[in-house]
Amino acid sequence: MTETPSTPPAPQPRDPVAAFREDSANNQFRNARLEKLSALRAAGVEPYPYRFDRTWLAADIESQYADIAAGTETGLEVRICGRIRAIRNNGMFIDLHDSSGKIQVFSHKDFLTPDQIELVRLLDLGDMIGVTGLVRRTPRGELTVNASEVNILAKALLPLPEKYHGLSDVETRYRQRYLDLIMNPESRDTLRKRSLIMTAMRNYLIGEGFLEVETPMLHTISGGATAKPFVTHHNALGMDLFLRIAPELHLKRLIVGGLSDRVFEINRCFRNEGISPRHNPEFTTLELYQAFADYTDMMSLTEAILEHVAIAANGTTDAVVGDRVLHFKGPFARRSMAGLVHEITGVDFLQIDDAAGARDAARKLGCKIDGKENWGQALEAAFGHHAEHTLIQPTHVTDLPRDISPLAKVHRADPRLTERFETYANGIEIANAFSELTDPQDQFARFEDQMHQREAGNDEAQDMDLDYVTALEYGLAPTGGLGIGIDRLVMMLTNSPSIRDVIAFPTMRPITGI
RNA sequence: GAGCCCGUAGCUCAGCCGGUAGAGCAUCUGACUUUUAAUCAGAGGGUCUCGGGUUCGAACCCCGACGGGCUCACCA
Repeated sequence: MTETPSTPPAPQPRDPVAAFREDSANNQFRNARLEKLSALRAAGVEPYPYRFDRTWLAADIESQYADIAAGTETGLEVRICGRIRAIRNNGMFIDLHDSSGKIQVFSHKDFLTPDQIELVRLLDLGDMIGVTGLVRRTPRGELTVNASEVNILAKALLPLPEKYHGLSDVETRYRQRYLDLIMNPESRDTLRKRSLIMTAMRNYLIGEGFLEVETPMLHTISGGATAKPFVTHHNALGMDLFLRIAPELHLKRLIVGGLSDRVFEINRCFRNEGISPRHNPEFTTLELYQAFADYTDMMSLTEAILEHVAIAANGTTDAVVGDRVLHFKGPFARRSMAGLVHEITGVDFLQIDDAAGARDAARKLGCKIDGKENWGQALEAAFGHHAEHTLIQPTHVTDLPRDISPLAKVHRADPRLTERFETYANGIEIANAFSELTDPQDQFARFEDQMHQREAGNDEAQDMDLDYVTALEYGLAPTGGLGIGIDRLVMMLTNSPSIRDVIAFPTMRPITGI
C-alpha cells in the first residue's frame, strides 16, 4: 500500500508580533532612519515632542501673497508645520505639505545655526517638521519660507511611496488608508466632501425643525428592513443580539412618544450580505420621520435634501458621474413602479390578479423566479431586471407593492400597492420613503405575513415586533418616513466608482501573515 | 456563494519560447548651495504572495491555499 496522497501540511502561521519585530529589524530604510533618530537624540533633540505653535497654513500664505512678484521679500514671519514630501539640493529646499496644501522651505546656512543645519541633514521624506521663517517669493517664483528655525515634530521610520507615481495599489490604499490619504489628494477630497455632505444634511434638517436622535445599534429583534443581520452575543445577559439592519422601528417609537414631531438619525447599519463595489457590510443611512406628513411630502423633502447637499459638495446641483451629469434639482420625475415596467416591457402587472400569473409574467421577462414569489415580489423582480438600471437622472419610483412593503401604508387608490417610493439615480437606489403604516391591526397582520414568509424559507423576512405594535396601539400620528443611503449618495457626489472609496476603512479580510 | 483577471525591490513597473532578477524613484556614499519629478558619479537592496508538482532547470507550466479587483447572485 502506497502512501496516501495527503493534503499538504498546513503552513505554520507566523506569530504576528514576532514577524513584525523581525521584519522591522531587517528593514534597511527603517534602520537608516533609526540611526538618524539616535543622532537627533544624541544632539539633544527630541524627535517626538509635545506641541508646536503654528501661526499659518500653507494655503493662507499662498492666498495672502498670491500676487507678489518673484524675488519679493515680505518681512512676514510665519510658523508652519507639516510633512516633508520632497527634499532638493541636499536639504536646501524642502516641500512641506500641511492639511491645506504645500509650501516650500528654504534652509540655508546664512539663516540657520550649524546645529540646525545638522538637524536638517538628519531629516527624511515623510518627517513631520515645524518651521519658523520669513516669507518670500524666490527669483524662480516659488513662495518660500526662509527657515530661521526648524523643529522636528515626528521622525518617520518608514519611507513614503514613490513621489511621482504615488500609491496606486487599491488593496494598500484601503488597508493603509493613512498612506492613501498622505499620497492621494483625491482620496482626501472625497472623504472631506463626505464630511461636508453629512454636515450639510444635518444642518439642513435641524433648520427644518428635525431633532437628531440616537437609537440602539444592538437589537433583540432584527427589524425595519428586509436583510440578513449580524449576530453577536452579550455575555452578562446570556443572549444573542443583532446588529441593527435599520433604525426605523425605534425612530417611529420616538414619534409615538412625542419626543419631537420630526426626528432623524444619521448612523451605521449592518447587513450580513455580499460585498461589492456598491455594498459594504456596515454602511451609513439617514432616516427621518415627520409627523402629519405623507409620502408626497417625503418626495419634496428628498429633493430639497439632495439639492442642498449637492450644492454643499460641489457648489452646483449638477454631479458628474463617469461620462454623465446627474441633475439633483427638483422636482424629480415621478414614475409608478408598475407603470415603468409596463412602459419598458409591455407587461402591465396591474392587469395580472394572482401571484402565479405574475410569476409567469416575470419569468417570461427573463427574471430568475423560484416559484415562491408573491405578486409584489414578481413585479419587483421585473422592475429590477428591466427598469432599475435605466433610471439615470434622479427619479422617484412610486407605489411599490404592499407585498414587499410591510411597514408602509396601503395606497389610498389601490390595495395591492403602498404609498411608498424609492429614489433612483445613476441606476441605483439612493432613497426609500413612505407614508408610514400607522394602523396597529394592519401592522400586526403584516408582521404575521412576514412570519409566514419566513416559515416559507425567506430568511430576510422581518420578525414580529410586538412592542412596536403596542406602540402603534397607543397611536402614531400620520407620519412620513425617509431613508437615504449616505455612502451611495457620496459616491455620486464625488464621482467615486466604488463604495470603498467613500468609506475611510472599508471592510477587508485580515492579512493572515503566513 | 459562482465565474473571470491580478499578486516580481519600500513605491511604480519590465521580465519574450522555461535557462536561475531588471529599470526609474526611494535608500546609502561622494560632488554640487536658488532647486521645482533638482542634477552628476558610485553602492547596497529580492523566500518573484504561500505550499506542492512537472522538469536537468520554474517568476514563467500544472494543482491547491491566501489576498485583491471586476462581473453575477443578494441587497442599500
